[in-house]
Amino acid sequence: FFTSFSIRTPFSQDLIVGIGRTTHSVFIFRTFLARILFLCCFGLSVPSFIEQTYGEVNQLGGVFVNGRPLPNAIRLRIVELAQLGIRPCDISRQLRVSHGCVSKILARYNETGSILPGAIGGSKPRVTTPNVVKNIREYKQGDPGIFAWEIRDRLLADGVCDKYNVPSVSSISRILRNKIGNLSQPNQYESGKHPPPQTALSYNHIYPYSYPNMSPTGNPPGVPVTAGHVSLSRAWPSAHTVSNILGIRAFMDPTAIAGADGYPTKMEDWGGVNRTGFPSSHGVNGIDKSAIDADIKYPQQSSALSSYVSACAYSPSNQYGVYSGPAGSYVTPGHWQSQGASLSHPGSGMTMHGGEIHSPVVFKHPPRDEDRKPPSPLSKQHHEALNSVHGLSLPTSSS
DNA sequence: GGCGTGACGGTTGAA
DNA sequence: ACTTCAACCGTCACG
Repeated sequence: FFTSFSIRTPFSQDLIVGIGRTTHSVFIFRTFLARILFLCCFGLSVPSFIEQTYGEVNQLGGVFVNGRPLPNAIRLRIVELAQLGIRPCDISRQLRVSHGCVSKILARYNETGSILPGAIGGSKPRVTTPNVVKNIREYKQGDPGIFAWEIRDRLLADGVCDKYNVPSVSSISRILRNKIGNLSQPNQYESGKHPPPQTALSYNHIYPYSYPNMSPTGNPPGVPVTAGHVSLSRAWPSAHTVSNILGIRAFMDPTAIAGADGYPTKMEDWGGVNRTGFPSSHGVNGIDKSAIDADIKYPQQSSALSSYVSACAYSPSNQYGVYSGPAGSYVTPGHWQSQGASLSHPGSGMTMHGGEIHSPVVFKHPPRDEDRKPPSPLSKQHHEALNSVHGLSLPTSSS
C-alpha cells in the first residue's frame, strides 16, 4: 500500500508525498528523525522544532495531530460547507477529514451551536465544596451518631446539594474521617495544646486566587472560619485512643485534619456538575483567551469563526501543533482571513463577519427541524458561490 | 455508498 | 516536580 508522509523544513511548508492509504507512523517517525538531524546540522534548537512538527496523515491525506482537536478553521469550514448543503461525505473528502469526525462536529454544532471542541483535560468539579463540608460538619455536630447516608439525605433535603452534585456516601464518610474527624469523641486532650502553625492556614496560602464569591480573607461568604478549622482540627488525642490504635490516619496526620477550610474554593458553589457547567470558567466572556490563543497558533484561522464560538468549554491550550494542511493545502495562510465568509447560523440567523474575535456569541438554541432536514442538492449557483468564496473545487456531482 | 458508533491510541490539566 | 485519572480528541473499522 501507499503511505503518505510529510517532509518539512524550517523554511517551507510541508510537502505531502504520496497518497495515503493508511496512517503510517513509521514514515512520520523517520521523517521526524530526519528533521532532527537536519536541524542539528544547522544548529537549530530541537525542542522548538519538535513542538511544531508532529502530526500524522489520515487515509484521506489530511494532516491531523493525534489527540488534538482539528483547528477551528477546519471545524468552521465543515459547518460552512454543511450549511451550503454539501453532504458530510463530500465534506469529508473535500477537507480530508474522516467522516466520523465530520459527523461528530456537525452533530455537536447542531446540538450546541458551537464549533469548538470540548474541554480537554482537568477534573470534574468537586462536589465536596467547603459549603458542603460545612453542612456535613454541622450535621455531625448536631447528631454525632448520624450515618453517612443520613447526611446524604439531609444534604438533599436541605437543598445544599441536588441529585447531580450530592456527594456519595463514601465521599461523606471520607469527609467525616479525614476532614472533620471524630466529632463524637470529646476533645479531652485539647486543652493546653497548640496546633502547628500550618494548620491555621487559610485557602489563600495555597490557592491565592480570588473568586467572585470569595472574601479577601480567603473564606467564602457563609463559610466562616469556624470550629472545624480551629478547634476540631486541633484536637490531638493521645496515642492510646481507639482511633489511633485502629490506625486512623486523621488523628495522627495533621495534614489529614485540614478541616473544611482546607479545600480550595476553586470549584465551590457549582450550580451543577454536568459538563456544560464548565464553560464559564474557561470563557466567561464568550470568546476567551483560548480561542485567541488558538488563532495565534493557527494563523490560517479565520476571525470569522468567532461567531461560531460559543462560550463552551475550551481549554486554553486546546489547540496547537502543526496543521500544515492536508495534502491539498486546503487551508493556506491568509485564505481564511481573505474569504470574508458571511455565514448565518441556521438557528440564530446571525451573520458572521470577520474581525469580531472578541464578541461573545452563544449559539445555544433548541434544534429545529430545518436544522436537521436533509440538505437540498447543491445548485450550480451554490457551487459557484462556494468556489468563489472558499476557493474550493467542489465535486459537481453529489456522489 | 453514506453514516452512526465504539474501540483505540493519543493529549490535556486539575487534583 | 511528578503522578494519576478522567475528560477530551480524531481516526479507523464495523454494521
